[in-house]
Amino acid sequence: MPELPEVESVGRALAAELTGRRLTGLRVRWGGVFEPSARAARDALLGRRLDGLHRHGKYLIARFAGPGGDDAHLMIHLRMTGQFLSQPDCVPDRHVHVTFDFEGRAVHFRDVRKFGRLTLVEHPTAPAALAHVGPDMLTVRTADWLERARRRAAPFKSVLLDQGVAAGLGNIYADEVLHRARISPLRPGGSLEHGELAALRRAIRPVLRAGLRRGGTSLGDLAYLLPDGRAGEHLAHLAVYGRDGEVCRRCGSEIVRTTIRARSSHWCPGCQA
DNA sequence: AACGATCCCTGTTGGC
DNA sequence: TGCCAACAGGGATCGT
Repeated sequence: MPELPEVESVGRALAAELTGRRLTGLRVRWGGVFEPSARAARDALLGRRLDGLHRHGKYLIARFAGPGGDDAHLMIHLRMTGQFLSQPDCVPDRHVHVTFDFEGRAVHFRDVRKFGRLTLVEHPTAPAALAHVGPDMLTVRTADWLERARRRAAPFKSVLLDQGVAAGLGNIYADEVLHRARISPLRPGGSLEHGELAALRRAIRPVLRAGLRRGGTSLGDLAYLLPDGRAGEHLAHLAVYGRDGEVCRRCGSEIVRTTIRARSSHWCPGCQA
């Protein structure tokens, strides 16, 4: 599922391909992906040039330049199975909901589960649309968010997944971060000591960067793919996620899978306390 | 404020 | 073998 490293990988690929190109057509097969509506998206975006694409947490925000500086923004969330595909020979199947025709290039938005959303945001409210989202996990410089996290009573795994505290981690990388920091996913935030908080802070960036370096983690039949159709190559390098029943490479114990707050958690009882 | 429950979807899987 | 219920998952929303 696309988390921060996957969203960043997709964003970089799309930016490289599309920045500076004008959107000349919008082919909509299922309008439900658009908020507030496909018509609004068409009215706001057609004829405009994509002049910026950035990521915050798991959101991509595409900026389309307007004639008089009145930019339009498209906030993209892939949720579980959203993909952008841009191979020239890509044949759209029934899960391709929208095709963006840019000058000289077409990009398809495909989403089997149909949870993904493309939200049109008018210029002045673009930052407000992200008000409920915490600081980005990869670029946040202060540890303020960690102080907030420490005040929570819920299992720390759930706190790491709470995008309002800090944004970007999903189920896979949250498990990986906890393993690297040697902290059990069941520990309440308030029980973490300073040394453990420091370990957590130190674990987040390397875990995310390792995933990013390999183009993300592609897992299963509905896996995330890069726009050129390639799979991410990080799967084989995961320490715990999906490795239940296998041996921890750090301590040799058997990795277990437990359910925490209705989410599967993979962790090592041998070295995560 | 912060928690749990529910809903959105559909391909895959497991039980009978 | 076939059918169907359960499941997975992020996050919005609602009720407590």
